[in-house]
Amino acid sequence: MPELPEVETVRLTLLEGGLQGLVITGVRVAHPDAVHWPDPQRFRLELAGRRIEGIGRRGKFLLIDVGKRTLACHLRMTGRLWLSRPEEPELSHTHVVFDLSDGRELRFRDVRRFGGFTLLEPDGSMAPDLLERLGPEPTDLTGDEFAAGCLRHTRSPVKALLLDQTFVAGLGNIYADEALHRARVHPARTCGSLSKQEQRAIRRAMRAVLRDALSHRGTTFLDFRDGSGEPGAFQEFLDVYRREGLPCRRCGAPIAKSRIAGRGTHFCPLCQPEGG
DNA sequence: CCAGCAGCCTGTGCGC
DNA sequence: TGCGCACAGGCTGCTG
Repeated sequence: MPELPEVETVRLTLLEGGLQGLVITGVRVAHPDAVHWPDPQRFRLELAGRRIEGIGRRGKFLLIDVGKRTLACHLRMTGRLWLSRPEEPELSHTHVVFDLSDGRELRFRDVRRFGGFTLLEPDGSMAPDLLERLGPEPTDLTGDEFAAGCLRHTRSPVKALLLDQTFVAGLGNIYADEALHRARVHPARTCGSLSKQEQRAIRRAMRAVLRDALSHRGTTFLDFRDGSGEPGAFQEFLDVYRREGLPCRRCGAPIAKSRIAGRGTHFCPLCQPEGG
């Protein structure tokens, strides 16, 4: 489940791998589901011959600048995008391969086929759907914006707010749970019940856990790999996610798991009391 | 408008 | 040992 730190790690490792400046000499689409826009035929024609000018990120979207256009990629649950030598055997579920001018390939694989590519139109007509609805990056989220989000979703659990990409862009299930544990706020607390201090604590915890995760090149349980095919290491440092029954690193109480905001949710019943 | 949930998809791991 | 099913979750779209 690539979230902001994982997508940023992919971005950085693609840059380190020298993707910038290469020309896309060919595009092979093995599974049309992975190309969300336009149709695969036009997708190939529009991208062939284009030079990769830069690689950016917005929320969980990877944004590959190919000149007049931007190729947006979302990894969703199991997507991988990495630089590969052509002689390396093709993994199953490899849906799109970009041939590059230095002889290498940029490969996209996605077991669950949730992820894929959108080629943004030069007039920006595709961007409103994808990018303009996104909330601020977690580092840019202000206290006022946090308060406004709480006001708009007073009856929702705070976990749902952190997962709402129009509120803040980049958190997923892992880092929502981790941020709330660091902030000592129960994930089922309603947004309307949060004090100013709690809002501030969540905002700080969110930034801190994302920074720490990025410094360990993301979290890998099964699927995540960076732009050079390597796993991350932050799974060793998680406090609550996937630690049901294990002792809380802060107080020793067993970590609990329940279903909140429709998601498997991990928390410490002692550090994060339901009553607040 | 807001809140909650089905559905998309496939591999994994559990119970029987 | 093998089968069936629940589960994992980002996001869209539907419903109440």
